[in-house]
Amino acid sequence: MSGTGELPLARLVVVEDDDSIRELLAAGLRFAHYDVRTVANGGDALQMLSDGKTDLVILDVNLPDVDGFEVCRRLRAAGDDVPIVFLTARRETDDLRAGFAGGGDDYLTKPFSLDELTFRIEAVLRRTGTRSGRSTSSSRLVCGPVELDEATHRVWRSGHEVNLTPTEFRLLHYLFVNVDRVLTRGQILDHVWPYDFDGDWQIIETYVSSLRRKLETADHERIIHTVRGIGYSARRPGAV
Amino acid sequence: MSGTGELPLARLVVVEDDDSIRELLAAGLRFAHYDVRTVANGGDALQMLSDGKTDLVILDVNLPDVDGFEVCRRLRAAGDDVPIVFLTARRETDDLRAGFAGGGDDYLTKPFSLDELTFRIEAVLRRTGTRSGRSTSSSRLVCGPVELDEATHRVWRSGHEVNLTPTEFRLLHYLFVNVDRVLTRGQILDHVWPYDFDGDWQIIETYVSSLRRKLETADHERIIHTVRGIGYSARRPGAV
DNA sequence: CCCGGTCTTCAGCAAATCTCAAGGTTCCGT
DNA sequence: ACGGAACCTTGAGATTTGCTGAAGACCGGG
Repeated sequence: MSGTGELPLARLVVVEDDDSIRELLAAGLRFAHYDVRTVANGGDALQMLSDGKTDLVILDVNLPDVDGFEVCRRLRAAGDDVPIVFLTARRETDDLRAGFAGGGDDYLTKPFSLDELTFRIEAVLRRTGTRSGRSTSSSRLVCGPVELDEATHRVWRSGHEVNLTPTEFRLLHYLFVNVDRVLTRGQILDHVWPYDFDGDWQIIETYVSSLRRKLETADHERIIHTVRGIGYSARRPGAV
Repeated sequence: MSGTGELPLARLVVVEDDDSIRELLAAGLRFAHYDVRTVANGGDALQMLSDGKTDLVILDVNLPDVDGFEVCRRLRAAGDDVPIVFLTARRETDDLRAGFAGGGDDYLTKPFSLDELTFRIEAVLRRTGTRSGRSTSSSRLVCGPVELDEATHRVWRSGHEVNLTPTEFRLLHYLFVNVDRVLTRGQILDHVWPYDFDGDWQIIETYVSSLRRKLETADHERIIHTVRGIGYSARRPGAV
């Protein structure tokens, strides 16, 4: 394969001092077809970014030497307006206002899920108009009578708005992004649940059940299909 | 077949301490045209994988020395993002920590069948876009009026969807992959049933019967042919 | 500090599936 | 035509799998 147009991948730099998180992110993002480089501290980050060829930076706030905000400040001071997504622990959210003001484009609080991260990255790339912005299409995902807005996290069924919890939304989003593809429980867990989740994958059934109750209309039109022994799949009704 | 261009085979590494399972997997996967290497413990696995030329790893979670998750962690720490299919016993699902998987990984619980394993492998290779990804073409297998979609596990007869159980699907899939070839009962048992199955081959007749009832149209057009004394074979009607 | 919403686990229930065995049918050589 | 062997079909019991509602844990806001 490999043949389809061969457009250059978006180049990301991951700045994160925790080894396992850093490599987990790198593996997940490479799999999502990004060109990924990693560094473990602020100093190396500034050096790596100095060539101006990076499309987006994933920047941990807590770093051993120069902290994330400081990295951001220096980049901006040097006239580099590369998009930045901050990673932050929950307690540091207050500091984030400052970080945002200082020129960050988005942020995620740890622990987060892969689906959340790739979504933020795509959103920022799209917004900043970076060339490699994947599917430039709208942020609306439609599947039968159900409609999902990625940007606002809102969901409608037959034009009627439905209230989903954050986890329900992430699950539905992952299913919709992969519409008509079968997702195994393992894949769902890896993409939808935070990377430090260590529970049973029975939880997926609970959430599928909850989504069905909220989304499937009375006329028994199935949106989320069970594939026995494998996993689940969102399908457009009527498609062959 | 076999002749088409002679493109390089995908290279797999099987990491499994149980001798019989390891050799069974190796034999089955070689037969399925993969370039297979095997090791029996985590340490050897890391060494073998260090050259970065592996397309996919089949990794048992329970290993005598370094366990599967640890192997994964070390690979990621070394910047190796090779996709992994974890093998795990049913009881170990609690140990399933989503955090160790990158985006490309998947899990399979023992005992499984060869056909199931190759399905996961193909799915992962397809998504990672690995060069050696087999038939990158459609995942549709057609045989007369019957159509089978490998990716979604759906089956149609004359454009009408048919519901198959997991075992029925695996059997039909194996027959279709080897269309026009005669498969012995032994081969069928080895590929379609879990490797620890110790029942008798009568069960194949039961499932063939069930498939015929669901798939063969009223006009007596045979899809699954009996080869007396040998086994079965799926044939395209009209072909000589 | 308490309250409401959310996350996670658990256990009971329902349904689909697996397996086997009994009895019927077809095939083939003699 | 006959007998035996191979094959087909069916259904019942056991098992597995998936679904659902409820209870407890957890978190953030008031």
